[in-house]
Amino acid sequence: MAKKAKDRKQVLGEIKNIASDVYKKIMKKKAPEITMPLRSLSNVKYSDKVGFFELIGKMKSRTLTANTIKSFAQTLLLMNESKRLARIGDTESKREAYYVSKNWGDARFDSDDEAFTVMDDVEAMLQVNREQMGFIPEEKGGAVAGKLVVIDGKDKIDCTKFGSGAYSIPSSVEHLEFKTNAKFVLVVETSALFQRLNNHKYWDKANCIIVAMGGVPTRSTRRFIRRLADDKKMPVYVFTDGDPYGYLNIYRTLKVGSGNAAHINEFFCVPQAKFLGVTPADIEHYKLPTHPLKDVDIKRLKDGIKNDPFVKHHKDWEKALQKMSKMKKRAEQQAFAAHSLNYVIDVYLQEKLKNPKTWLP
DNA sequence: GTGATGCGACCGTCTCGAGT
DNA sequence: ACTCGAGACGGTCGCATCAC
Repeated sequence: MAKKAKDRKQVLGEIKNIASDVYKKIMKKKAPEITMPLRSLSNVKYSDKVGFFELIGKMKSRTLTANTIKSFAQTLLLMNESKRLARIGDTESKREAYYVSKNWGDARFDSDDEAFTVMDDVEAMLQVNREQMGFIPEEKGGAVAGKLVVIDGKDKIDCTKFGSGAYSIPSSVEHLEFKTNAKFVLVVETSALFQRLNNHKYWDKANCIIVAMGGVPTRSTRRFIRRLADDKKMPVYVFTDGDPYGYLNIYRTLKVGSGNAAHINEFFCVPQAKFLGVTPADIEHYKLPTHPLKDVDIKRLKDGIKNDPFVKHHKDWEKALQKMSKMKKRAEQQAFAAHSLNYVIDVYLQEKLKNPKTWLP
């Protein structure tokens, strides 16, 4: 848990080592090869003790052949760009890095997707995160409001003082410190619900901190919640839509990480998170208005039961997903508005917080 | 058969421009 | 003046295809 991320000096060193290996191989007329962990659900395992998706060791490699010469060159050039940034102590956005490649002649990236794929590969290869390579996302993370003071260098930011607005999580959160007496962190999927809670100062009544993810949480949002929860020993409760996407993509990713970015799960997941709702049982119990499951939803449920190491580990989740399959229904967070606009604050959250038995792991 | 890669599908939010 | 759709952005995943 306390393991620290590598600093940029170490990143520089590793880039040099890999580059010199490649150079030596070429001088000896041997085919150079760069290896990196394979990132997919098939290459991770889950256990409660560790608390996040761990890599199980499958590797993929990038070799230098006639067919792969371009992506091989791009990999080295991007590492070089990272090295340059580390040396001058600067950062650039992912997209800026893509445009820098336009100076690489024939090796330039043809699309931004292509650039980001290679960037992810380099990141996995070095076992660091993108920010330490000097590449930062253009957009910020989620929104925060409530009983929290964020200490960002000389600035002390009081998250109760944003009125109807909120504190916006920066792209790098490693240097932040926290001061709080709140009892828990409530993480919600949509900005709409966040605004409802914030406008009614729910965090004041419940003595908590609220965070909006806005769909799948960005890395900085995940890291922010993790650091806050670790530092202040706070429980984290998650509130998403009652659908396969909310369970398997949003909650699962926040708590234990993803297959796609398996190499950084250790730092970017929140193992202490608990799932408050909306559970399939809630949909029945609170008589929520529902939508029928689409074919893709059913497929996603089946797939989750079959392939997701996290679901396979937790029978409770397996049962919940099967229950949803049988109900053939899903419900959004906003569905509580059918009872009354503030039902979610006055009834639902109060009842759920008192009944840990209704949560999911 | 296995792994690398490209492509499409999905989600939430935001912005911009075309059309009404 | 307003609505609506497309595309950017940051994420997730599965599937088809191709090379080895």
